[in-house]
Amino acid sequence: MIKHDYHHGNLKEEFITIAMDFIAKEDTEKLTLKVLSDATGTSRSAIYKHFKNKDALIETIIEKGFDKFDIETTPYLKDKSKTLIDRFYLTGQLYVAFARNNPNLYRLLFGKKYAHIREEILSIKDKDCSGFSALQKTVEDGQKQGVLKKENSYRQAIVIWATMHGISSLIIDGFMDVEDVYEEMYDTLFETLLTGLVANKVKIISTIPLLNKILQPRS
Amino acid sequence: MIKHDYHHGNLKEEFITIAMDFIAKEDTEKLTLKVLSDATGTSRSAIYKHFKNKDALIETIIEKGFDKFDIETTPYLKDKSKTLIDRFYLTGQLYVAFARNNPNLYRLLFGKKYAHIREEILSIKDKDCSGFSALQKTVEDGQKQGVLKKENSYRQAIVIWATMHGISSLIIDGFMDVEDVYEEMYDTLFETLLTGLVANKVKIISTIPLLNKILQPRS
DNA sequence: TTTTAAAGTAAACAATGTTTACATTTAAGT
DNA sequence: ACTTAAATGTAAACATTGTTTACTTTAAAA
Repeated sequence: MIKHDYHHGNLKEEFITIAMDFIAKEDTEKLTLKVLSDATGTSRSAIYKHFKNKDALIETIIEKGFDKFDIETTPYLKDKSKTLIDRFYLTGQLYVAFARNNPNLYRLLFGKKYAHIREEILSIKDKDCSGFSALQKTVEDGQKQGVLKKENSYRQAIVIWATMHGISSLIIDGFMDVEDVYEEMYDTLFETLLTGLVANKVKIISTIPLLNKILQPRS
Repeated sequence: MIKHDYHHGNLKEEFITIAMDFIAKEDTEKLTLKVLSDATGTSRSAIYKHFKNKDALIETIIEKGFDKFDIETTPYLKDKSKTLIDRFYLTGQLYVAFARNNPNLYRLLFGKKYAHIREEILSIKDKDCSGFSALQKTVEDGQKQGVLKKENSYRQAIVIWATMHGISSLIIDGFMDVEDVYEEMYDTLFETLLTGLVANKVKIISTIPLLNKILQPRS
């Protein structure tokens, strides 16, 4: 808490920063306005000069959170230097890693509680769910290349998302103790998922040793 | 609200019933002690004569919730009159149906917020997560029958659970509008999952038309 | 320099979970 | 039947939380 004069200078930004730092460590439920006023050395009601109410601050956090999510999870998705399979594998890893490294933020972004705020944000930002359009396009690419089964690409993308969301949620919500066996868990999950998605009689091209070993063409 | 004398008679049971009915309709967050006192026609503090605090009531709700969950989702799992594949297919359907029909309860049981209470309950009740042991055993049966790939059964069971948990969460937390296309969505999901789990060169036996059509032996 | 808007404070509210002291009823012991 | 103790209910008060209102201070524009 930096000493400051009556006028703080950039209090709004500081509220946001403190809130995001807090959520990086503790659950969003514990983020009270008192935490923010104490941390900034301001009064309980100072925040109302910068945000309409607490939900408006949360909305900003969710916006920033989706930016962070997009930046951290999508770099491989359109990376033409990687094979399609590798792109899926690496993106899935980044997805689950984001959830594990930012469990409270992940819950805030993908949970039910602030679904109404999320929908507002995403309807402006992306029309669809954040990053989902890119995933679906990659699935369609995979179909064109003959790597993936030619089925409804929306549903295939949903299957991929549901799988990654499911494992992420189980881990961060306390259903698994995977500290030491996470790599094996993820590989089993990905192998199962991909086996169900790829077209038959296709040679899988991947730089991931595991996948080359596993995914043989089925003639 | 039934008129009653000073002593209610079965107030504790009524608190539980009202709470479960409430959660069947509205989110657990909105369940306040005022709701309960108003609905029973008692004072704000009457509940403390029957529960240590609000969390103790929630704990009871979670216990009853897991009972309901087990009853509604596991009947096919050990049903020897069905093929193994059909048992997985139907159990998955019941799982997602439970989540869709009881979204608030599902979130209460499988969310992070009351994970500490859940863990207490499940450590006494089942040692593992509710129903998960039965799932894993069925997976092991499948391996013995040669229907499923012979791999780590714990991880295979987790993959199945994660898939069903993932699609359930996406639906009830507002990421999909699947009212009219749910059946197709589930079938795509299950087909993908099962294809990744079954052993090669095995003829799938199922009474589900879809699965017979889809899952051909891969020689 | 004066005025105005922005940015902060203090005090009060209602809602919530909770505790304490008290009241009433039931049930048990004699 | 009478007394007593336990169970069960009430009322009032508290701290915490989000929020609003009236007021104050500062910065910036006229």
